Amino acid sequence: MAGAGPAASEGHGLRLRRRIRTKQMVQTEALRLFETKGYEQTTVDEIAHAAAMSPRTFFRYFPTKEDVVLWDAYDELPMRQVWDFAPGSDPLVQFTTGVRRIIAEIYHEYPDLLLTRIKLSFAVSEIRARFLDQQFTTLGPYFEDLARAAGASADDQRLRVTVAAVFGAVLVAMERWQHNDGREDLMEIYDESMALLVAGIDDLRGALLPDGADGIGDGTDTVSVNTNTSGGARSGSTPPKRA
Amino acid sequence: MAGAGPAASEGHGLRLRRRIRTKQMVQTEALRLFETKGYEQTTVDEIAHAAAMSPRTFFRYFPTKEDVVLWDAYDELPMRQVWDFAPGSDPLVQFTTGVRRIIAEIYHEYPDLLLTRIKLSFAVSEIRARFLDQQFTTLGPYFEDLARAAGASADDQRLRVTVAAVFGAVLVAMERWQHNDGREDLMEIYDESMALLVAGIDDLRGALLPDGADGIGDGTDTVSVNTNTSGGARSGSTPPKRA
DNA sequence: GTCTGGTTGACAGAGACTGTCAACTTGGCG
DNA sequence: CGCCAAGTTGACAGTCTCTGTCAACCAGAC
Repeated sequence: MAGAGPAASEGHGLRLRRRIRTKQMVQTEALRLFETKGYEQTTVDEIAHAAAMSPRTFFRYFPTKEDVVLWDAYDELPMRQVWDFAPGSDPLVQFTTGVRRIIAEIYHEYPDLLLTRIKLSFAVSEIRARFLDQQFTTLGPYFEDLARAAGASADDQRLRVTVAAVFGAVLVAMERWQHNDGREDLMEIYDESMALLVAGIDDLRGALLPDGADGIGDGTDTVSVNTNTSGGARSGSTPPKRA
Repeated sequence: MAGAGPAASEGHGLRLRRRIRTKQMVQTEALRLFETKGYEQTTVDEIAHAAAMSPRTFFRYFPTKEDVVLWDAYDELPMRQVWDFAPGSDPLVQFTTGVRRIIAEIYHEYPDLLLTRIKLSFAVSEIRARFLDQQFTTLGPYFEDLARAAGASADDQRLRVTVAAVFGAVLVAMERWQHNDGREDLMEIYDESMALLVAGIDDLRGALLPDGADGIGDGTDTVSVNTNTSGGARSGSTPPKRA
């Protein structure tokens, strides 16, 4: 791997620190530029110039322009083990409380930076896509840990579904938080969202469970229809369209 | 807006049909190439050549290379009104059954094409990001419809959280479906996921509700810490890292 | 002082995407 | 039949993100 960047791995510990410092500096400059003239209107060349480095060097610190927004100094620090599962307690519970704790920590540590980044993550489609993907792919390792801790198979569907649902609720909470410029307390929104999640699923119970959900669609058992033909007559009607 | 493409709006109805036909042809060619030599190894020039058009024209049909995977002929047809809320019934219920119905319809119509696209949507990070964003942003209009139908405010948090949770479960179901090459029946996975969602949230009830969730983190009320400084001592320990 | 590994800048280039414009096609109309 | 108007296309040039490469630089170990 050529231009993989300076000490892509852990490194000396001293070099690592220096590297993190540099990344923070670049991020600060970049976010300042983004706020001034907009994300897409700001080129990497400009960021690099503002950070007093060559464009090539910028990419040695951040693999893409989006990463300068997404990157969190927390990721770099060797403290990934936020979910130290206490054996005996339900892993799923441990997990959700762990998620809440780390969010609270970051929020507590630097709320302004977090707000700026989250706002960009929702406003710019390019970043939003990467942001969602980051959340989604992060789930993978969590699932493994969770399953191991729970003594379940690594692809336990119940774990995955539940965690995904909680993350969905977290996203909605973040969206609301950034939407009103962080005026509300993030953790209050968070807790409220979780309560609403429980309540909402309660209400939907009848519709989601097999009993209530059946009788709508067609059988949908072993299907085998042709593929990319446009498919002639549709089964349903064609109600008025919505732009 | 210059090169916005041929008849970006609805158009003649005849032209629209022709346009959809062309897009389907291009998509078929592109997916064939992607399966043969991989997504990133395939250039737009090659796709355009395979589709017998200039690269410039390709972009007049698909704004980005990713869209050729994400695009669904269903989107184009004037049949968006999948959630025809029957007044009287709970809108949330109507919504979830509507979601299930449209997924079943597409699945029933062309399962192979769907599988190919979903597989690419999970395998290629670039597409996965866009895919997730597409699902996420689609939620916006749904929320509005839902809120209007439910007589709630447009940003009703309970609606949003619940729908997001259901979508999270849908994503997990899709992930599992594509993971074993569509050998299982999508709708069975779907229904199972919903049941697991209800069960999982049930189990988490104690942890998610304020009673159980408290006492973990610090207070986290009105916070006001500095922003982009690296922030010295962390509260937690520094357990072994995880790559 | 020198060696060594990490770091940097300059250069060249691929590939996605956009603006522009001349040329072409299609269908209606005199 | 010629002609016009709208829609569609291809060629060209250019921007921007991102990568490979290589010579030069800088730090600490000896």
